[in-house]
Amino acid sequence: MTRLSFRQKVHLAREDAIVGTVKRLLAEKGFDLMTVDEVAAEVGIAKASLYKHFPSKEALAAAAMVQMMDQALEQVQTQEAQPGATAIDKLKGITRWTLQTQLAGAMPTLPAENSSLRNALIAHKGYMDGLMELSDQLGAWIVQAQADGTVNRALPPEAVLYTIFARACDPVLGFLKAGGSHSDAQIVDWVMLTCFDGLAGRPAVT
Amino acid sequence: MTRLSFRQKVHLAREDAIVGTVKRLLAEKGFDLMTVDEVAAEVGIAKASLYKHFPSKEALAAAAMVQMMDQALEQVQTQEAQPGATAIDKLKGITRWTLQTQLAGAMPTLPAENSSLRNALIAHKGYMDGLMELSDQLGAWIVQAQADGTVNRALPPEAVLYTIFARACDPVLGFLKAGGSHSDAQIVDWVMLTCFDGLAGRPAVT
DNA sequence: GTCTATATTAAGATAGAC
DNA sequence: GTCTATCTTAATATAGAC
Repeated sequence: MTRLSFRQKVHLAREDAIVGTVKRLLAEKGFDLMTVDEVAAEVGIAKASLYKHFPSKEALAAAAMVQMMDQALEQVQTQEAQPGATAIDKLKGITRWTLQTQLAGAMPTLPAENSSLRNALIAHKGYMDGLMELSDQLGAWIVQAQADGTVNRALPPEAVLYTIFARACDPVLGFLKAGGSHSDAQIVDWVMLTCFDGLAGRPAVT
Repeated sequence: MTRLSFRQKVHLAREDAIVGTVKRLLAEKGFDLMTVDEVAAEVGIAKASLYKHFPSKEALAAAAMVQMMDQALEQVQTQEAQPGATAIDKLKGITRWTLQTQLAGAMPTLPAENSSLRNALIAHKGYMDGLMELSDQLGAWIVQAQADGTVNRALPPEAVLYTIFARACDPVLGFLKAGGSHSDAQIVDWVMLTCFDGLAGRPAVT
C-alpha cells in the first residue's frame, strides 16, 4: 500500500463521495435520466469541478459500476468464507444479496440497450476485469452445483449465470414493492423462490 | 363497424405504418434513445407531418404500446381457444409467445424507471384498460393453476403475474442470443425452464 | 481544484407556405 | 396533411478567473 499525503486522501475521499452519489442516482433513475448537473448539485460542488475529477458522464457512471462490481466480489468472498456452505448455498447467498441491494435502491443497473454507457464499460479495463472475475467465480459454483445435482443439468452454465446476473435488474421487486403491502424480506423470499424453484414450485433438492 | 371513406382508410393505413415503425424502434432502443427524427425518416415523411398524426413523442409511444397490448390480448384469446388446455398450459403458452416476440425484436418494453412515458401511459385510458383486462385474464388462469396444484400456492397471484409480465423485458434472452451459438428456439426453451421449474429444476406437476 | 459564465449540440416541438 | 425552416430547451462539456 502506497503512503498517501493528506491532500491525496482528501482528494480520494471527495471522489468517493461523488461515486457514492452517482451510484445512488444511477440506481434511482438510470444512466440516461441522470444528469451531471444533478450529480454536482447533490455532491455540493460546481459542475466544472466534477469534470476535473471525471472526464465525462460515462466515466462517472463507469466508476460507480466498478465500485458496484467490487462490492459484488466482496460478497463472493463472504460466501466463500462460510465454512459449511455448498455451491448452491453460495449461489443463493449472492443472489439474495443482489435482490436485497436492488430493493434497497442501491444497485446501479446498466441500460440493457446500446447506450453510450455500454460501450464505455466494454472499453473500461477495471470494469471488464471485475466482470470476468465475477463470472469465473460464479461459473465455478454453478458447475459444482450441477455436479451435486442441486442445479438443473439441462441448463448450460451460462444460462444459469445470466439468470442470476439478471436478478440485479429484476422489475418484479419494484412491482411488488409498489403495491406497498409486503415487507422487503417477504418480497425477496418470493423472488428467491421463483428464481430457484420456479413458478411451478416443487421443493428443491438440498 | 363504421363505413370508412377511401381517404380515411389511407389515413389509418399511414398511422398503422407509423405505429409499426415506432413499435420496432421502441423494441430496439427503448423510449429514451428513440428520436422522433428517426421515426420520421424511417416512415419516410417529414417530422412535422408526424406531429399532425400524434401530438407528442409520448403519444407516439403510447399508440405502439396499445397495439402491443392488443396483440397480447389476441394471444390470450388464442390460448383460450385451445380445447384441452389447462390453466398452466395457457400460462405457459402466453409466456412462450412473450419470449418469442421479445427475441424477435418486436416487443416494445416500457422503461422501468420514472420516465415521462410511464406517466403518459398511466394517463392513457386505452392502455390502462388493456392492461387491466390482461391482468384479469392471466389472474384467473393463475388462481385456477394454483387450485390445480400446478403453480406454487406459496406465491401470491400478483407475484406470479408480475413474474410472467417481466418476461417481456428479460435480458437473459439477449445475453444468450449475443453469444451466437444457440438457436432462438433453444434459448426460449431454456428461459421457459428457468421460469416455471427454476434453476434448481425439478420437473413440474402436470 | 473551485467557481461563474458560456459554448455546443441534440432533440422535441412549431410556423407558415402550399 | 405535407413540406422546409425555425424555435426552444435541456444537457454535456469547456473557458478562464482566482
